[in-house]
Amino acid sequence: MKAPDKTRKAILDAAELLFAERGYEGASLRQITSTAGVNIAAANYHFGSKEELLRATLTRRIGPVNEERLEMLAELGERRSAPKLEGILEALVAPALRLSRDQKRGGRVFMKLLGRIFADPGERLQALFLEQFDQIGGRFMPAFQRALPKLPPVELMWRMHFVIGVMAHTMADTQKLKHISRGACDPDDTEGIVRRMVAFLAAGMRAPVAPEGKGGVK
Amino acid sequence: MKAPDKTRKAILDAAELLFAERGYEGASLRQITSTAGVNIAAANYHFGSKEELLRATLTRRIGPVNEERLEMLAELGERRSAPKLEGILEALVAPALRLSRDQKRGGRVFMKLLGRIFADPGERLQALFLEQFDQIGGRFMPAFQRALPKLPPVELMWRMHFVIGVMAHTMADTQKLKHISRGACDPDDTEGIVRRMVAFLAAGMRAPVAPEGKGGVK
DNA sequence: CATCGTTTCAAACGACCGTTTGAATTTTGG
DNA sequence: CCAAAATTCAAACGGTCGTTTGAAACGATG
Repeated sequence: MKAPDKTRKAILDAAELLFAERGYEGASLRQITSTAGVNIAAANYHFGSKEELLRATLTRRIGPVNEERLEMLAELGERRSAPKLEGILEALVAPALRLSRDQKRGGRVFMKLLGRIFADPGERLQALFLEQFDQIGGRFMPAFQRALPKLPPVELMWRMHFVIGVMAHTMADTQKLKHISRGACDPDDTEGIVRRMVAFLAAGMRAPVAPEGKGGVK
Repeated sequence: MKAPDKTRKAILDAAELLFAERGYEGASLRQITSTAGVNIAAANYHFGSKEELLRATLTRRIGPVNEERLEMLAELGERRSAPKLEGILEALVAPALRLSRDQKRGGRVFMKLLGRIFADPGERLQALFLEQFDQIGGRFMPAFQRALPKLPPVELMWRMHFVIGVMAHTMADTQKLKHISRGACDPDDTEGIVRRMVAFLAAGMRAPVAPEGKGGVK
């Protein structure tokens, strides 16, 4: 039970890299298995199909991240005072972003993949994301609701949607911003990004609900 | 000069639809031309290659949106008082989101495509986006800077990055949120989304700059 | 050491890909 | 109205795709 696992890992690593770099359709099994240094048939032998390989690539990383999120959230609940909004946001955002520092767990490559697949409404993967979201959203929503008791639930949902957008976009794009800012913004400064993101998002979450404008009620 | 333009338009419409639905690699020229009801060779005849077809699909819509953005921004400058942050954000965000209502200009289909391609670091398209961004970013950055004189430029760049993330994610995903909110959030209520987004983003932009935490200065 | 289930491998499968060709057809301009 | 240019079309090009096959190599177990 040593060699097979080594092959599996090699394929998953290569798939993670190439799916992130070229997208699901853009990366071929031949490129993946050749990068992994294994025969092409090994991919179908171990994972059944290309789509299940993508699935395995995602679940390998997402699980631990979500566990870390829930742990951080649980720790907040154990304090004497009610959880602060900033703490909840950090519990939601930091575990995903910190992956970038931990190259052993896939690092920035997986961030890119996740941000990319998230924008990719690949039918079959919707189910995977929805089920993951239920785990996370189901726990974070009440926490947010408690930290923002005056915010109507519908507004909260929209704002969580915005939060996810900031997270996904920042995760998907690690280098573009560095270029357009001419080096002023450092995408490797994970803790700085978390700090900035939490500040930005907390303010957005606390924003007063905008009244319906001049336009009709619709 | 009638039939050729009709063919061009049919191909662009079909390409827009299928690129949005399945991604660049996922949509084939055969599917596109067949949807358009034209011969497959017409695609290469009129556009040269698949990549240039994608390019044409994007530029057809982006140009007018950016013009509208700059117009709205210019109008703000003509008022007696200094432009308000909310106005600038709306000028940046609303023209793109309002595409969703205007089915004649591609509607939600193009929103999806744009959000998708944006998350797709397709090498060759980076240039196109960077050049579009220079047009827009070059004009909006000073406006933001004037509305937020105390915000350091580096922080401003990060926050513009966050703004783009919210925009891209909301544009790319039109229906997912409706499902997970069990219908409570209506993705067709464009003006409501603009209102909520501007409120959220304005608060985020105005957030006090978070001091560096306990962690080292890095 | 022989056995049997597991894993690897080269080769091939049919399907679809983006692109090109050259002849037919339509449109244009004198 | 007719030559010339622009456009459409069926067909084929060489390649690559995801997947399957059946035999060879391997590993654990008795």
